[in-house]
Amino acid sequence: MINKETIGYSFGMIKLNGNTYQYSAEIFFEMFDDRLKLMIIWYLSNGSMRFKELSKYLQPITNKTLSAKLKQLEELHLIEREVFAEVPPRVEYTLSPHGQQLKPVIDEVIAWSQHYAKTFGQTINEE
Amino acid sequence: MINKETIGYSFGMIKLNGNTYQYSAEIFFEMFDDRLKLMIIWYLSNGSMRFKELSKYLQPITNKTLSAKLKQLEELHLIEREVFAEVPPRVEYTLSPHGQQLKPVIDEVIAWSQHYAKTFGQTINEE
DNA sequence: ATCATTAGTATATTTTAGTAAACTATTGTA
DNA sequence: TACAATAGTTTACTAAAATATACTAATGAT
Repeated sequence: MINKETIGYSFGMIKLNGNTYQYSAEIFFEMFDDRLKLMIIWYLSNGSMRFKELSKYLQPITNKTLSAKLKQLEELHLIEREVFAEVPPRVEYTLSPHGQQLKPVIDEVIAWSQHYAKTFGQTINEE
Repeated sequence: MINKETIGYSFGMIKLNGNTYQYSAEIFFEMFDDRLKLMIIWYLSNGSMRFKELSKYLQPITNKTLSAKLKQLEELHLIEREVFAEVPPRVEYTLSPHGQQLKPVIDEVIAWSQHYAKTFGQTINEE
């Protein structure tokens, strides 16, 4: 029932960072095993952001957690970290080219969420 | 910087199940705050599956965890549960219409994962 | 001289999610 | 009579993830 044709073509088994995957999609599921990393991609899909700015949008989140997530995303080659030699420090996070390629995923997420909200949600504070 | 135009049009604030969201995409991120729920959608996007069958594909997973995830997905109106009056019991899980609408998200996930695997992965066991 | 600011790190604690293992109900089969 | 099979539930435990809180370095402003 589950095979190449049905659940995302896998072109064989894929080895990545010591792990073996049968289906390429499993790579995504392992990377985004928590909501935070995909949310960061979502925020950055709009342009670069600084550490504190991200923190503000992701509240409640601690520095430690955000710092860890950003480090993971950098290791996955999905974001880039640029340090500016200023005081107080300025560090900007931007999507890498591979991170940019997640844009279509994000777009579909937004489209689906709007559809879902339209069905089950209640719009308030219309301006 | 983050506003209606930039991060997924939200048509105001959305209230859903007691929670308030500024951006519709946040609904998705809350729903899929763990990898398992989206993986179940991914498996079911291919057709219905029984409890044990899903369990086999999601190993290592305990009955308790899988049971909880399926219950959550049902409450979110994303899957449907059909019980057959047989012994031993047969219960089939299928995507609901709203679950089906996640297909484009899944498709983009698969496409991106293939791209990512092509860049960073190593294909093994070619047949 | 002290404060404010940013981008974190460090330590200890708490919460949460998931695991392991055993159990239930039902009925057909050996 | 006991076992097998499925779809769970229950209880106790563990490990992972996040939190709270305090701290650091560097420098310009008050």
